[in-house]
Amino acid sequence: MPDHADHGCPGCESPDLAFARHDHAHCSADALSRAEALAAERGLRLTPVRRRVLEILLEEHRAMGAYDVLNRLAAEGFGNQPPVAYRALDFLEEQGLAHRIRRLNAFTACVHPGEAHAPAFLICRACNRVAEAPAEGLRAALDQAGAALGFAVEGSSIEAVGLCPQCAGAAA
Amino acid sequence: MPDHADHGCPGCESPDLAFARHDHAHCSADALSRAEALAAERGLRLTPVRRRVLEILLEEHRAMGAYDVLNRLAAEGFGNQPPVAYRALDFLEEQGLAHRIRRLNAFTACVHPGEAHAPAFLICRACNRVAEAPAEGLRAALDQAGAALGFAVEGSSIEAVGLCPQCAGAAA
DNA sequence: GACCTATATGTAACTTTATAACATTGCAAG
DNA sequence: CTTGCAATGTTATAAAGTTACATATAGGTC
Repeated sequence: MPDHADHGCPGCESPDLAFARHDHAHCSADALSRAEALAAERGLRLTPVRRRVLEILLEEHRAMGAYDVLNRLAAEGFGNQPPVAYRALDFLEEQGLAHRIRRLNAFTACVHPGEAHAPAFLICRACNRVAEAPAEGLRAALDQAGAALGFAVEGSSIEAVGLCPQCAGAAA
Repeated sequence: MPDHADHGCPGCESPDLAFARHDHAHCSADALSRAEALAAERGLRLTPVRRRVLEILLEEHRAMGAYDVLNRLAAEGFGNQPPVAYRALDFLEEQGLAHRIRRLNAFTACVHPGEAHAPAFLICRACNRVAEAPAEGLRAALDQAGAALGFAVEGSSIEAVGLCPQCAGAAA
């Protein structure tokens, strides 16, 4: 397996660059092989539907609705009923291979699966693209805010809406 | 208008105490009068539907789905179609009088309207209650994380799922 | 290899959540 | 009073997500 941190693709190397141009084909291939390794490691089955859904999310490189994914699946001969897509997406999310963007009712492939991380998402309101920002500090702060009330934080969704660099530039 | 910070109701005084027992009738009345003041100040119309929706959210003191609110409205002689509820809820949200909880597809009255705040929500997965936690620091950190990528954060939703003190106690 | 079981997939039907589009009402400024 | 705009009412439909049950298939066991 390639060393994720040392292959020279900015988009893969650093999630911070999700908005920047990068060799995305490389990212996809890499993320996929990482997913396979992860599944093997955990004794999980990365079945055809699941694998294909992950591929689709990686290919599109954007947040996709469950029904968008479903349409792609149906066109390729998989089942065409909602549970087919939701089950695969839920599996991927549980395994940290994909994330759910609640503000968009959509899903996106995780760019660095396996690495423990509490993601924060930056959602551009103009182009709708989504970047995953490093948020360890944010999550820690949230845990702490919860703890102050005696609340035990188990999961979090941290999402920001705004303008990405490209769209902000275009507007100006 | 009563001084919000000095009337002795712990639930009102400190949003941190949302999970704690408190004089809720007082909170409601207070929040409502604050909403009225705010509307007057901004030249907005706190119409019967809007006002009633806010009252309902305050009364129930929990996150409510738009259709839950709609049912209450319909029972009271207001329109019984979804836009009636959504429009009022959207208005309240825009004015900072209510918040949308994306993980629950639900809405909740803001406990301290008018005060600038970037709320974080703590959602108990057992009892489904929601507390609004102070999150200025979180929001600042999110702004900064965005800025590092050239992303201009305009709005945020920060939500945590976990166990509230009561439910954690009951489980143990 | 034949069988059994757990897991995954396929499918139908339905619920819940949300929006679009347009008609109607009513308050408010001139 | 009338004209215009904001708010509400209403119809219809779209989008998102779930329940329940039938079928298939991978992997383990004999």
